[in-house]
Amino acid sequence: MIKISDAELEVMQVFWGKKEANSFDVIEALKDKNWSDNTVRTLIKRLQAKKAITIVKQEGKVYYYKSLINENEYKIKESNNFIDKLYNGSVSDMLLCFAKENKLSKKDLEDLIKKIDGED
Amino acid sequence: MIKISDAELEVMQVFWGKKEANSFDVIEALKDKNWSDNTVRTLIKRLQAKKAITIVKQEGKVYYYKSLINENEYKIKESNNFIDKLYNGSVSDMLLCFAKENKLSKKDLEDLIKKIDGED
DNA sequence: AATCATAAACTACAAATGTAAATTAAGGAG
DNA sequence: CTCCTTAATTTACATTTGTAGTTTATGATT
Repeated sequence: MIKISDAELEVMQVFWGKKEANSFDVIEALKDKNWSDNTVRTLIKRLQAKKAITIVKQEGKVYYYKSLINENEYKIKESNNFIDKLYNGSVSDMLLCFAKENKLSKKDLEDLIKKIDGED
Repeated sequence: MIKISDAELEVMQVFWGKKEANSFDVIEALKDKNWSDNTVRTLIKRLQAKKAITIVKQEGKVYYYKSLINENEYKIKESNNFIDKLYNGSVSDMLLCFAKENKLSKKDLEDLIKKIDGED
């Protein structure tokens, strides 16, 4: 599976938020990170090399890219890896840990159940 | 905060599981990883350099170490970082994502609520 | 057509990481 | 006391990552 670094992930999040984007769009979207334009361009290039994004069109000398990775699929996979690493693969263990530290209440879970019901 | 790499984390998990351990204990505990002994020793050394573990005693030329990092605190912090990165800081968003992909059911959440009640 | 602005590409470079070999030092065997 | 074993320490080295400067190529301007 494609390995995406933290900095690259920030760029991916931009592509996940739009159907397509050019370098400048990404630079704009990540302005609050205070990265140099070249830094963003490097990250885009690396994502392209990793085949996480691809060029969809060209306008003058500007390229437009789009994500080749399914956002939810990727996030689920990464989440599972994470939970494997820290909580021995048990979502419940993680949530119990959160609950124990008061990061997650009974009410949060109840609300969530309602939301899930709503989705079905 | 101390930054622990994936490989180092495996070693930390061993220390979190025992009050103290020497290099050989860790090598044994991680046998299934098929790492060379020296690899494990390097990781122990790096964790020591990072002050994630410390020597607690010496027997002959063998050192015993113990974790200096609180397991739950560390895991919560890392989990929060992770959720920030992928789910914009929302535990609920993550759980909804899991639910959407059938990785988490209403029943799981109900069971969890019971467990949390049990803990109070 | 010559020049300029700038997007894209290439190069750079230190720190972190995975992975382990080589070297050193110290306790135990003879 | 000398030598062997082996734990510990040091050194190694390619890859990834964060971060950005330098060079090139190309469309726009005069």
